[in-house]
Order: sequence, then C-alpha cells, then structure tokens
Amino acid sequence: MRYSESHKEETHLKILKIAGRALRAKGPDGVGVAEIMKEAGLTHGGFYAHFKSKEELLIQALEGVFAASKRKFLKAIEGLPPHHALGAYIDFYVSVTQRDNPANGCPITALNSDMPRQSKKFRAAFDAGVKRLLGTLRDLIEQAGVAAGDEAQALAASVFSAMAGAVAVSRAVSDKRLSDEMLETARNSIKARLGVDDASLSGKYLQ
Amino acid sequence: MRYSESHKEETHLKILKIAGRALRAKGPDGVGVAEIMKEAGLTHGGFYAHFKSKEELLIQALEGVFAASKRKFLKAIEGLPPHHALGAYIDFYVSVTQRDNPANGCPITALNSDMPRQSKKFRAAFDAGVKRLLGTLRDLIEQAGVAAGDEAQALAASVFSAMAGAVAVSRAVSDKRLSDEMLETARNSIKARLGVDDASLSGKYLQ
DNA sequence: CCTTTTATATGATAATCATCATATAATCGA
DNA sequence: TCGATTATATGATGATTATCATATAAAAGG
Repeated sequence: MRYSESHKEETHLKILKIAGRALRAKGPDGVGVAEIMKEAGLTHGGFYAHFKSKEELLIQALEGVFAASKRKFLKAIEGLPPHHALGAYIDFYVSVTQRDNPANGCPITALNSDMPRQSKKFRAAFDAGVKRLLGTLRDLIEQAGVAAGDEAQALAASVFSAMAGAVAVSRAVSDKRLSDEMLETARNSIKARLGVDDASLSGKYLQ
Repeated sequence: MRYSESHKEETHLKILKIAGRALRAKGPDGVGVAEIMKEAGLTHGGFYAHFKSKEELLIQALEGVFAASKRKFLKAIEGLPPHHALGAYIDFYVSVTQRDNPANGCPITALNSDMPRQSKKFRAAFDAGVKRLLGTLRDLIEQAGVAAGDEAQALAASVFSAMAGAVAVSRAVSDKRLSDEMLETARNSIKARLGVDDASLSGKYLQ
C-alpha cells in the first residue's frame, strides 16, 4: 500500500515510542520484535522495513528515551532559581512516582544491571546519554554555586550515581516499607549533601 | 550409576556454585539450564533430578550468593575496631575490584534492574538477603557510634543504596574514566557522610 | 481508471530454550 | 559376582525467538 508521505515516518516513531517503554519495563533482552509490532497495530514481518535489526531499534529507542529524560529534567526545574532547581530535580527523580513507573522513567535506573551484558553499540548509546545528563546536572550545580569546574563535574557524577542507585535499589526490593525508607532517606541525604535540603535553604534565607 | 553417598550432594553444590556466578554475570533470564550443567561437567537431562525447576535453582543460587556476600562482608572488617571497620567495608564494596568482577560480587549490584521483572518467589529471596545485609550494616553503624536505633536503620538503608548504586552505575557505564570518577567520588562522599573518611578519622585521633 | 510503487502481511526457517520420558551404566548390598 | 538402585545421559517436545523471502493491496500519478 502506498500511504501519504509522512505515514512511514509516523509509524516509525510509533514503534520507537512503544519500544522505549518496553525497553525500560522488560529490559533489552525482554523486548520482542513481534510484541512491539503488535502493540503498534502491525505484524512482525514489516519490522525490517523500518529497522536493520533489533539492535538498531533498541539503540534508536534508547536515544529517544534519553532525550525524553532530559526534557523531563528541564521541565522539572523550569522557572526555578538554580538553588531551588537542584532540590526540585532531586525531589522529582528520587521519588515514589519515578520508582513506580519504570516504563516512563530514567533509562539509567531502568537498565543498570542489564548494561554490562549488552552490545558495544548499545552501550555506546547509553554512555552518550549518561554524559549528556551529567553535563546538564553539572551546569545546574555550577549555576547554584555549589561547586565549580572539575569539582562540579565530580560532584555531578557522584550525586547522580546516588540518585540512580536509590531508585534502582528501591525498585529491586519488593518490600514496600523498606523501599519507601530507602528512597526517603536517600533523597534527604543527597539534598543535604548539596546544601539544598529544607534546613539549609531556610538558613540561606535568614542570612 | 550409583555413586558414593555424598556424590549427589557434591554435584548439587557444584551446580549451585556455577549458577550463582552465571546468575550475576548474565542475569536471571540469561542463565541457561543446559549451559550450567555443561559447565558442571554434566548434561542437561540430569538437571531435574536436582531441581524442580529453573526457578528453584535460581532461588537456591541466590541464597548461596547472599550468604557468600555476608561472609565477605565480615571478612573485610575482620579484627578492625567498628569505626575503621565501617570505612574498610565501604572501601571494599565501592571499589574497582568489585566493579570489575560482577560474577563474584554483591547480588544487589548485579541484579538491580532485573529484579522488578522476576517471579514473586525469587524476589522474596532477594528481599530476605537485602534485609540480612542491611541488618549487619546497621549493627556496624551502631557499634561505631554513628547512629542508633531507627536512625541507624534508616542510615544503613540509605548508605547501602548509595553504595550499591555507585557500583551498579559505574558498571553500566563503559567509559572507564567516567566510571572510575563516579566510583571514587561516591566512595569518598559516603565515607564522609558516616564520618569515617580519612579527614574525620585523623581528627578523632587528635582529640 | 490503470499502472507502478511500496508499506505492511503471511508464512517459513533455524536457533534457542525449559521440560520431560526413557535409557544406560555404575556401584552398593546381598 | 549379581541384581537392585539411581545418578546421569540421550533424545524428543513444544514454545518462543529473530530474521527473511515472498505476497498483497492501497494509493499516488499518469
């Protein structure tokens, strides 16, 4: 069938969107080509008109997911002064909402332990996404005046690993009480470390 | 064949040991029954004389891995006074050695993002292991006088998620420089948070 | 309205996997 | 030394998978 010019592109994007969600929910190895196509309202055969291989799909899906994550990051801090923005991002990321919605959340938390087992190309796409996210966080840390230069870079790396780790481990544990506890104490300690917890901020105001 | 009385038990343990390594290296869904048996010097058919199902194997293997992790924990702090023990454990866990040897490391870092996709029973075994490890860490925190009671419990949970997160994320990233940086800054910040970094400890000595 | 183009569908292939029925052979007890 | 026991082997089953060759049909362009 010969559809309108944009039809194939629309289908392509629809497949990517579904794959992006499946990727986070089921992991790179749990994603099935046929299942993705079915969810997109198509059959499995047409897949290879869109993607050279499953790996190519996963890489494109991952890139889309990282881009969406960055958009969500920026939206979470929109309009806030840097100091509050930092706290708002941590509250947004290290949250019950994030924990309970892996399919729409950060790929770093969702794919943590899967990554060492993936192909070189997929891992390269992952690395690129991580670096971009870290860059955004570093900029925010500098703007907030918490640290500068290499120190801001190192702080971003360490803070990010604590954030992602808190969400990933809280997801891994099925006991809700323990999971909630980990999430909350991790969130508070990370904010305190950056001096953007409630106590530090109210101190700021008094000065 | 009728072997010596202990033969089956020895084989059983050998299978579990191999499965424990494969579980961490390849994830619960990457472990193949036939492959495990081959590594144990057997063929796939005999598997079901040892285990009711693959799930049962994975659960027993996970329990063994958690037990080994606790032994390694205790060995890492053996003979040290509590304050130094805490630092020694963090140095041991948040290390390049741990990062580069997933197959012999902590199951929490190795299986992070796989857990939400696993069966109820497997997750229950995971939970039990996490709770035991957290209990050990809480005891150590209390003995070191860093915190007590519920506060020690909460601190253990939050510290542990930061430790596991740092190792897991540093494994996920394939860029070695970035990975090293995350690991080192995370280790330092966690030690500082517990007051067991080099600066805090030398301060202690001066008092 | 008819031909050409091409996005998608049908169906097949080969690989991998967990599981199980049955066969084999090693050694223990007699 | 021989028969009973049983740990392990052989081989089959059915399910799932990625991939691809080929068929179909819809719509654009003349």
